[in-house]
Amino acid sequence: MSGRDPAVDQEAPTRDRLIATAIRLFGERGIEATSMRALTDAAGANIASVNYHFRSKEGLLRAGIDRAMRALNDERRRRLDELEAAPEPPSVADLVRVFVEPGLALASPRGQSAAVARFIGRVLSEPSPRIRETVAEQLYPVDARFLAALGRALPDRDEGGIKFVYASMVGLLGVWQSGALDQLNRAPGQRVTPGTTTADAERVIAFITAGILAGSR
Amino acid sequence: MSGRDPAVDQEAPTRDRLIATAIRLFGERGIEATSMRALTDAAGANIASVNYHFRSKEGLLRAGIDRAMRALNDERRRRLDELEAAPEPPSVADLVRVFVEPGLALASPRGQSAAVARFIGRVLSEPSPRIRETVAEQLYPVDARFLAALGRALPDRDEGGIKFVYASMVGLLGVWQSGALDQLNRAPGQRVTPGTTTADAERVIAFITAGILAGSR
DNA sequence: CCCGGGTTGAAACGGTCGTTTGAAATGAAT
DNA sequence: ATTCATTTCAAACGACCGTTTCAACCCGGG
Repeated sequence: MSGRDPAVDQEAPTRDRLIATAIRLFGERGIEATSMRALTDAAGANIASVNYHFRSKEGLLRAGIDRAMRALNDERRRRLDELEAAPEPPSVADLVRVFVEPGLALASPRGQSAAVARFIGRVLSEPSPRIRETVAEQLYPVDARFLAALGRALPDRDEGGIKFVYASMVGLLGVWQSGALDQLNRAPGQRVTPGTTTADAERVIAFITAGILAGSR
Repeated sequence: MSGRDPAVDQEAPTRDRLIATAIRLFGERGIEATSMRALTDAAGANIASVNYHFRSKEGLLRAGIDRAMRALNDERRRRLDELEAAPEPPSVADLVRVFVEPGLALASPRGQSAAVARFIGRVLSEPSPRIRETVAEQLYPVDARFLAALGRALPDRDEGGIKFVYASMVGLLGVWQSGALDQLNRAPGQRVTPGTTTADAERVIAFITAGILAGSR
């Protein structure tokens, strides 16, 4: 358990190296399972640097959640703005694409973005109430806008029905982002499939869109 | 952090109390976040009893996975046997219902079964390779049969397409079982929705069936 | 040159972790 | 009543956890 992570830019400031490493290791191993010593070691930083820059492990986690989700949700909001500026109201398929594509773009095979996607997927399924609170704060502004837009696109559904399909979309995307599904469907000991491809993204969008539309008309 | 769990039958043998409590606490708090002291305390057992009955924490976890998943997968196999005994081949909707209903039956609001469902959902998203291996061993015989049946019901899909929809079904069901979605779609601080109802189960089945069928015909 | 805020470093803090020990309690068979 | 395998118990083990301390370091402004 020593030596720095080669995927982390050693020239970046300590603060940034810590966040990048936290996103990577929390996503790969889980949050509780990642010790500050292993993390700071991989980041090429001293163990005390976490307390100096973030006050605590949870502070670092919050910074990681913020970095990972802010860009994602900004992009979702931006594309939703575009959709809603058009003359005709957005379809369900449009809304799914706008929500899912930025998330799956992260999960594309190469680069650090796959680690970000895994981190987000992991953090979405964390049981700790403190963590769930932080995630909910990041997600809530986007939640509200998509719930409203889905409600307009599906006027025959009540509020519970809208929340159900939205939650299913978020949940299924999170599962794909976490990479948990990559390891299912294999004989014990068999190798793991490669990362999500663009063709997979289209399949995910089609799956979710059809699922949402099920029951209407 | 003391006192026994009132939901655990205090008359049952220590070994069974430990498994029941492990399923409950691992599901609620996560595996790493649950200490053996808190667990044995809630089970009304001595800390050393885990090592005596299961060798280690991981041994107890394996016993919990086995107890939680064996009945579930036996029921799935039994109902799949029924389906395949019929003259005409099972439809996708039939297959989804047979796979999903036993899992969602667990998640019904009252009783210990909700804890079992949460435990299974949690365990499906655990990052640890050791745990994933154990789960895969339990799931593999069912995997193989459902993948084959889905392949026959969807002759226009290649192997990758079949695995994709099967993994999506397993993943989405797991997310619903874990209860992770219950806490989405709310303003920070707002209350959590009650457990899954029978009407929810029908919605989940309809959602997944439509998602799987998307792209065919 | 020296100063002082910002940052890093080695070492240690108290606490909790999973696990182990060895003796006490239990209970059915002899 | 005695044996003996099974099960439970309080106590302790070493290891590792997140966090804290405080001296050393860096470096631009006086």
